[in-house]
Amino acid sequence: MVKAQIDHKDITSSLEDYLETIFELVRDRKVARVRDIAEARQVKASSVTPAMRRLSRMGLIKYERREFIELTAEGEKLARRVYSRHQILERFFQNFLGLNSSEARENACAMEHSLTNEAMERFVRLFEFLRGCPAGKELLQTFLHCSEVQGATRECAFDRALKQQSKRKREHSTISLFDLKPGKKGRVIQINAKGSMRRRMLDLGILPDTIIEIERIAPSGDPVWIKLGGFQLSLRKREAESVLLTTV
Amino acid sequence: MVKAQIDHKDITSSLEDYLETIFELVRDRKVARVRDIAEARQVKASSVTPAMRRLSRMGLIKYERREFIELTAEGEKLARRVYSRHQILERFFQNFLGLNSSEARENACAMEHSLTNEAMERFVRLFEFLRGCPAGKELLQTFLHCSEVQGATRECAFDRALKQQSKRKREHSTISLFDLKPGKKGRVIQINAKGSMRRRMLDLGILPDTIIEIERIAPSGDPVWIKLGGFQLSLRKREAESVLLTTV
DNA sequence: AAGTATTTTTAGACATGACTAACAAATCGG
DNA sequence: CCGATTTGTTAGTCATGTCTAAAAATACTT
Repeated sequence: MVKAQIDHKDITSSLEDYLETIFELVRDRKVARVRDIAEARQVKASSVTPAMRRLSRMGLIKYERREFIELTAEGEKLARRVYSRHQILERFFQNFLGLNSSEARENACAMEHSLTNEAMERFVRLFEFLRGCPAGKELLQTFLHCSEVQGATRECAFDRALKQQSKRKREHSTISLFDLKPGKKGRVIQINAKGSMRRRMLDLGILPDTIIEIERIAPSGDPVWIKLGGFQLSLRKREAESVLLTTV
Repeated sequence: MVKAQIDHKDITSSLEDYLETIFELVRDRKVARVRDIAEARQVKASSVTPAMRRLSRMGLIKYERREFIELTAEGEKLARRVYSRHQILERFFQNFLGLNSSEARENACAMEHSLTNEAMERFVRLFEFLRGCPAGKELLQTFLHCSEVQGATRECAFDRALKQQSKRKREHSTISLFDLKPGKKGRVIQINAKGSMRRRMLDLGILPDTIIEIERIAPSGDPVWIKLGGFQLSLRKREAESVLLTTV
């Protein structure tokens, strides 16, 4: 059987990373050497060689032992594709969600390999839409300005705005989880907690839009048993009080 | 040497997937068996057994040969954490970017393992913010309504809105890439192309906010050589015409 | 209770992607 | 031009995560 050329459609994310690294090296320094690739990817040179062989077998790079590495047309196309995804994601995290650049990059790197075409398209549309429309621009400004205090531990304008909001809302239909009657359900609007308490609650699955049902409140008011997505959980009183929801 | 308990901090995303699967199975069917896990994850049962052994060594599940599998407290905590991330991402893709549910899930599955705490926090804040604020709600409505036509191939209200926008803008400072003077730079505002042409351009790295410099236009007007992030590219005339940018 | 079917585990194989250590080739400095 | 340094490759090891095939344990049926 002829050793078939491996289809580059089956490329692994590790190989995509190598490809992207080569792309960046060629752009910045004209040539890509094994050493530089190893350095950039933080692996040993001896790990690079076999990766280059695989990329070469896939027809994505031009690779001869001990020579400079170049992208083929096909390889450059794929590298650009990955790089584009990286760019849009990094910008989304940085410009829209307000992450600092290193954290934006960290998240982007992890996602760039798996973003579907349609998701990519939607991200681009989101940029076009929010950038183009004055209302969008302003809203984004507000969000970023309010969230600009790094970390969720300190009170910032955003928190204050949310509190305002919730005060306004409470007069309508928003109540805290603690005030929900047993057997009733509500949809989470916001979590008025900070720091590790907030994170713990998010990790438990208490997220905006989640439907929560009160199961039972202990006579003393603590703990509070709730049902959430088919599971039971118990919360401290002050945790329950911090969750604002609309009844459904 | 004592066989040290493996630190669950070093868990792989594959093992996180197993954990999440067990979490969902226990929730939906009370018990998790090897068979069901294999079925849910679309792997053979013989791949599950060693994974269970590893999870057990990490103290994340209770696993005795040939018995039902349960999460430990630690395991459930981690499973919930992954599951929360999955939820927020899936909702983001579905409710904010407007992807259909299977595509939303596909993207969420790939990202859930790597989302940093801070990124998670920002996603939650985005939900809280846009859900809470009437202006945000409305803007999101507009975006989704405009984008609701699946795929980027057909003209929809969104495209029309963008065209309107660009017409308005053109009177100010927005011009097409083709009309940019050689040597001048511009920042991409939108890409007025559809279907495969649009995708190709996105894959090339022509994205909103990208800085592009015109290098040279062939006498006939086609092709157009541009510089983008330290790289040269050549575009067809109609491709260049479809890119709208502000001069910088 | 015995035989059959299902479920789970084991054994053995393989690709990926990393590592260390040792070796080979290329480059640089005097 | 020759030795030292840098760079790249090979060989051998290892963990992960999948597979197939076969064996073992459990459950079901008559």
